[in-house]
Amino acid sequence: MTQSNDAPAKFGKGSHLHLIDGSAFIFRAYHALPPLTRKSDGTPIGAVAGFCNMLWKYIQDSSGADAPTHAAVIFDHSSKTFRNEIYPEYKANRPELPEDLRPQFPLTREATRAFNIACIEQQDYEADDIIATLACQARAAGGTATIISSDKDLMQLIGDGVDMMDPMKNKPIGPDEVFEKFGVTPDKVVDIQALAGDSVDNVPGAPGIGIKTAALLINEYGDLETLLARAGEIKQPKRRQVLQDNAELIRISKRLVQLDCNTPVEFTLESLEVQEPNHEALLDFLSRMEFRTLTNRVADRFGKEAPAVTVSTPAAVTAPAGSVELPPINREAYVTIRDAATLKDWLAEIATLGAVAVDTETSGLDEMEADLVGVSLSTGPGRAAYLPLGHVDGAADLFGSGDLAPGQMALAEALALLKPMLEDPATLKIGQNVKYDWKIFARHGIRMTPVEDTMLMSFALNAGGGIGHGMDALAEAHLGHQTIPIKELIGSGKSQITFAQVPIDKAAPYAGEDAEVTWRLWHFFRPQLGPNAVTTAYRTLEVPMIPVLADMEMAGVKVDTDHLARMSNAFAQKMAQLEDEIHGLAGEKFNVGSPKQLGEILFDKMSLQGGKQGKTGAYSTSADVLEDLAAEGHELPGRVLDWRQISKLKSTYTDALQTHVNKETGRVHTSYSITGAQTGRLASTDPNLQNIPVRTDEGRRIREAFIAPAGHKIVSLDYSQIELRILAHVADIPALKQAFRDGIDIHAMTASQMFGVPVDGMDPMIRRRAKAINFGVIYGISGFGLARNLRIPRAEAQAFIDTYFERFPEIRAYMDRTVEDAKRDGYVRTLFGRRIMTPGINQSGPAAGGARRAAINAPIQGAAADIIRRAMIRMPEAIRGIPARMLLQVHDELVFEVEDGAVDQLITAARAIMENSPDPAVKLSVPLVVDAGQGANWAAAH
DNA sequence: GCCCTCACG
DNA sequence: GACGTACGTGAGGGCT
Repeated sequence: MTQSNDAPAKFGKGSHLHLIDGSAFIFRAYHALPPLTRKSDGTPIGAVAGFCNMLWKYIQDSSGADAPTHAAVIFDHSSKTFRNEIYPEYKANRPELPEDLRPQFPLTREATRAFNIACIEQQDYEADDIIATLACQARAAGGTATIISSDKDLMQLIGDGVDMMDPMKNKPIGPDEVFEKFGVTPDKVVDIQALAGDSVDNVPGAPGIGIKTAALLINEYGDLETLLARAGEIKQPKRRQVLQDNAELIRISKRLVQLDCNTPVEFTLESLEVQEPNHEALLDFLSRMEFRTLTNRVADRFGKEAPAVTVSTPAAVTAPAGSVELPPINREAYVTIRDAATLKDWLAEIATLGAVAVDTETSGLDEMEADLVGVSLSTGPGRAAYLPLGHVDGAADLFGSGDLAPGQMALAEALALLKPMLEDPATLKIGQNVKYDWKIFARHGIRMTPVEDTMLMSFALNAGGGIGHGMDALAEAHLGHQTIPIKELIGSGKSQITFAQVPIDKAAPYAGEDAEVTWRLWHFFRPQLGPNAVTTAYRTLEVPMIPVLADMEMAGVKVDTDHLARMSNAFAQKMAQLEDEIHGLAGEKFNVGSPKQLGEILFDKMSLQGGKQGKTGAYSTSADVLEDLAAEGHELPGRVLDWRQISKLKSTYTDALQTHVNKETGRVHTSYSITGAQTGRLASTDPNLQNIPVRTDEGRRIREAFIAPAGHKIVSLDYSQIELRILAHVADIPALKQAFRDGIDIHAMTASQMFGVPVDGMDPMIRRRAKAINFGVIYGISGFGLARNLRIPRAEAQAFIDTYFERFPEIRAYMDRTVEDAKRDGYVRTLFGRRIMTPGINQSGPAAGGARRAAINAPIQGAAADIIRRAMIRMPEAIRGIPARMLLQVHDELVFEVEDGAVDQLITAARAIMENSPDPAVKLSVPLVVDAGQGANWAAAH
């Protein structure tokens, strides 16, 4: 048999394979080092630094006679494996990944490739099984394998041709070491582990039996099956009983610890041949990570000049730094991908780079209904491609055939090629508003990870900063670039077409531009996160919301359309009746829904008191005004108020909600905007499910239409007084904090302190006033505003406020401090480090008032938003295994759909997450309290 | 496309 | 003494 020089040497006798346990390296590195961050942008980098050091040390140590001919670093890919099917609790007690570790995973893959060592991971398989499989294959081929790890779970593999090496102690692990640890030979290790269990991986084992006892038993009976078969012979009654009672659990445990030598691996041993690192690529990577010492050390070793490790200086958020050095965008340069070979070329390049900007084009804006029409990719300035998938044939479409245009890859084939890249933990997917694309891909069975989002970067840097976070605005502001308006392709209004009908040659420049602009924005924003100290906020409060919200939105909520339709009908009748009455009282017919006409009727024709308002010169007919008129004894305004309430309920809710029911799912799917509110609150659109009525009885009936399917309940959990609790904490108000700790009625306490009356038997009116002040203070209260709210004289309101600040002087101090901070810095921050810009705070005159109040409110409202975000991010993991889904968020409330039998379990788990949400980032000096309710519908759950 | 009004926290 | 007047949102209907 001959071999060409190009082909790698056959793996066989004399070949020596090193298998490096990459995940163990990462965790060791992470815990061994302080939480380092990259200077230029604040990216957490400690684990990567440790990982690179260990890898470099390993390479230095493993030269010489027993140097490997082949090597690979193996990583865990996902937490769910076949073992979870055998035993759902497997590894279920693992603590959550530290927030600053996960983002380092892709970089460790990149590092491995930079060292030119094969980097292996496979969906649904643990690293240990891949290691076992490769070790078995190496042995079978006549070669040998060394496992670089100290993980006891791998010790079962030691034997002829397979040994282990502890990378930290730099010391071999052989049968003697194994015997020392387990008291048996390596081939019996699984039996020991099956009996003794493992609290780290949550392998149950036999209760009360540890390694010592297990070794005793196995050495006596030979192996596990014999032991179990002859358990009756055991003399100690307790031990005998345990083995007999738990035989099945022990067998399950054995299947959990036994590694699988038959993992279907997608490569050959030959492909793992050791390669000399590409000096330049490695040095480039190390210097980009800003590892000074290691860069110098490696350069020294290679006999090269170390590249400068430069730490870029902070750039102003609005300075178009990225656009200066990059060539202008050329839309005509883009590639159109029409076949698998071209796509594969792009995927290969993307794998090398480890990052790609991705954008999807769809036939509409509703991610739950729109079809995927194309995907664009960009790997850098001037490098973008458009992959058309669902464009229809223009000519054929005239006849409504919907035939696909020629020259497009089959959707299934393209997605099958894209999926591994989109799910590859080592490839960063960069998008603008990634949640949209995430959902489109999710509908095709792809869960895109890891992701970066330029919209969220913009929000982390510049929330409240006056410019939006949409791509067009960002391109304009930061790149000085005008994007093609979508109108130019699809038109607008009646003659608007869908993107599927746009010819491919017109679509490609547009789509490619979106991807390239996204890439450039990423390039622009990324180095600014660190210097502006928003990396943590971006990585812990923004990006992780993407999959959580996407899953909630895709789940949707079940709505009883019959109930809504009946209400609509009843409302229509009632409105008609009220209209008749109103027309009768007015003496003429007019459009009750027109404020203009109503104003003329009230103030001109009927000559009621109430002035003009606003620049438009129109009369105000707001509820306030009408209520005052009604209180004076006029009948018509009261009727109009009734009519308005019903009209609102009908048009905005009972009618509109029905039209939002998805045809396929039969449910209503809202869309949450992560950047919608500058304080960090979410905003819900299409439809807005955050303003479903609740304050009036009539309105609350609309919540009855939000139902759980058969066998399920709606469960609602909401934070009690969260903003006031945050105020008590941040303003450090002892009286308020104590009241919350004691769990007493906070408004009554406030009233008692202000007016010197006891809480017991308090006049409800007094409490109401205190409540209004408590809320008002959060918003930057004024005497005028409170007077209007409570309908009391302005002087009286001002007196209340004065008393309040006298009694709680810390609040005034907090407000002053916050405004000062905002004036000095141009922004304020929440407890969790989210930054909210405060433009206009240094203005003078009335305009400054609004900016001041917004600055005072933002840290409070923002911290509350952060707290519920943290809870939502942790929720999927916390309720895994409970038959429940998180469906809705309403600022301080989370709504779930739960199987009947699991309601209490869900409430316990979700409440714990919500009440402890600030941990460990912030230790609140007041308790958080979460109230829970359940029922067949949302009204009942409240 | 703006304004008014009103639904929510 | 006047200004404007509680924070944050989204949606529907009227009107230009």
